[in-house]
Amino acid sequence: MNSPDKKIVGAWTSLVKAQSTVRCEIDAALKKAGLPALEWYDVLWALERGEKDGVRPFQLQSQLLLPQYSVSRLLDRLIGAGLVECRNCEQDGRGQVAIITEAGIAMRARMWPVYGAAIQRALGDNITARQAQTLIDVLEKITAPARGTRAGR
Amino acid sequence: MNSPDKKIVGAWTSLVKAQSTVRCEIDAALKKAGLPALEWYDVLWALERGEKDGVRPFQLQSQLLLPQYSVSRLLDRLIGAGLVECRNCEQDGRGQVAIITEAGIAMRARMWPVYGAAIQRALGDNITARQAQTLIDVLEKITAPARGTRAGR
DNA sequence: CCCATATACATGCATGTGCATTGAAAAGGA
DNA sequence: TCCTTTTCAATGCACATGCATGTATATGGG
Repeated sequence: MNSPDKKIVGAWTSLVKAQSTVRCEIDAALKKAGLPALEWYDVLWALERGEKDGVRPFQLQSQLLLPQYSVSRLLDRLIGAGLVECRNCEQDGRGQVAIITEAGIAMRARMWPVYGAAIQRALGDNITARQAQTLIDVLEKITAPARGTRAGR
Repeated sequence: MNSPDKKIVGAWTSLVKAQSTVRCEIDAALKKAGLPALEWYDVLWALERGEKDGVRPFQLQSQLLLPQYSVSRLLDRLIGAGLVECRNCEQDGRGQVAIITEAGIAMRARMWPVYGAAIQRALGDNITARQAQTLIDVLEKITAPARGTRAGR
């Protein structure tokens, strides 16, 4: 019952393998360069392009698709490394705002060339821009399903 | 230098988000059904369709794209749960062979409907078979790059 | 045959993650 | 206003992971 079509299963398998392949390349490149892991980059980048007076942890949570405690601890470590600062939120006594430091900005700037080069090697050297666009178009359907198309609606 | 094209970066982002979305759906479904996590399924499935006289851990390692110690401990847990058996390899004194038990076969059979249904919901309900094929075609280029196309060759 | 090196797998230790819970403040209703 | 419910975030505890290393066997050169 509701067992998916073979092609759909194949697509899922390909998705997993491709993601894993690229991810390994990136992780290895960052490690080899003595840089922090990709998760740190994601946080730094989210903070850098977010409101400059700070981003709330729960916003990071939804942007990065991470569980709440994971964001909490990730911020702990980034703060410990001096890449992020945390202040009490003025509008909400329960909340915090995370702000990227100068060191954090510098670190992200150091990470990007390594990260970007790894993406290029793993992805850019193997697919065309046109294929990339195709990928984006199809994958977005998964991430943001069209309204009214899902079962049960 | 070697910083990738915007579309390539976009494709990587989409890839991560899509994989994460589907994966969450699957994890949640398995957990809700009180079943083991996806990694266990992968091992069980690899063993079930592999040689019935056993699969070597290092083979699992390359098939599942997992680090060596990860396979070692994953097998520990599966053995502890009675889903897998391990014997000394006769051809190689250093080695082991992992064999799926009846209970393991039964467990995989219980997991598949839940797993499959989750794939269907997250993927099958959102893309067509044709789009799935497109996805497979492009993603395979990433996983298994064509010879002579990589930089440096 | 002996030795150096490579391969298969396990494991101690530090670190990271998941789950459940807690504490605190905000929001909403009577 | 008071009280209940909801939301934001931190944390204790058990478990999983990563790294480095250890142990054992195989392999290849001399």
